Amino acid sequence: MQISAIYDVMYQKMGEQPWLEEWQESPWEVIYGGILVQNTSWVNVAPSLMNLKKNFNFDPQQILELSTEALQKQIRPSGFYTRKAQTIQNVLMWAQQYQFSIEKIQKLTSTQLRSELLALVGIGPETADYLMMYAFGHAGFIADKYSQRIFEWFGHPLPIKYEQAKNEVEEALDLTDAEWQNFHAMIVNSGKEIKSKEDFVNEYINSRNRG
DNA sequence: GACCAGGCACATC
DNA sequence: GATGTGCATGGT
Repeated sequence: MQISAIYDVMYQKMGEQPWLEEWQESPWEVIYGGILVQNTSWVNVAPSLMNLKKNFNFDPQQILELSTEALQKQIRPSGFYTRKAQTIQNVLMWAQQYQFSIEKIQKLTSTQLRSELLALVGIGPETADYLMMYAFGHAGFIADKYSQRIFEWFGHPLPIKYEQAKNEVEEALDLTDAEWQNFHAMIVNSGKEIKSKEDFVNEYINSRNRG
């Protein structure tokens, strides 16, 4: 199946996803969440975000002023907390160069922003793309594990290499920022319910035959 | 109690 | 460039 058809089929089935609303109060929550969720379930991310909201209201200045040990304690439920604390500090030190102004960061070009994010230790391609799209308004395709899996089930396996997979999808689709955001949301939300190829066949093949 | 969850950096060959 | 390993918690 062509990439554009995959998008159409998913959109027809799922439509607009309730995803962004919960984040809109603060881009900083998106940033912390994107780091904390690396190789980790959202169930384990939520309590850490609660800590950062309750104690600091996600304020980057206050969080950057924490000692490494204090920050680790806040995010302990999410696992890999020594690395993730360091990564959060790296990102906040970078953002400090822009006076913690999301608006200033948004004004960077996509290529400049992406290259600055990837230069930070702890930020790889997936996290960089996630932060760009949901915190900084530079949308695109996120070639995460869920997307690799569902594209394969649709009979269109993506390249193993992250950048190649991302480029292939972005060249095949001409979407608005909101549509790219919703595409990723559909992929992730479907991935939560569809965990095997059997589930996929039931959801996308059998249900269409039934309907 | 094994196995997994929206990665990433680093060492080694 | 490819492959292997450590990082760590909490849910199933």
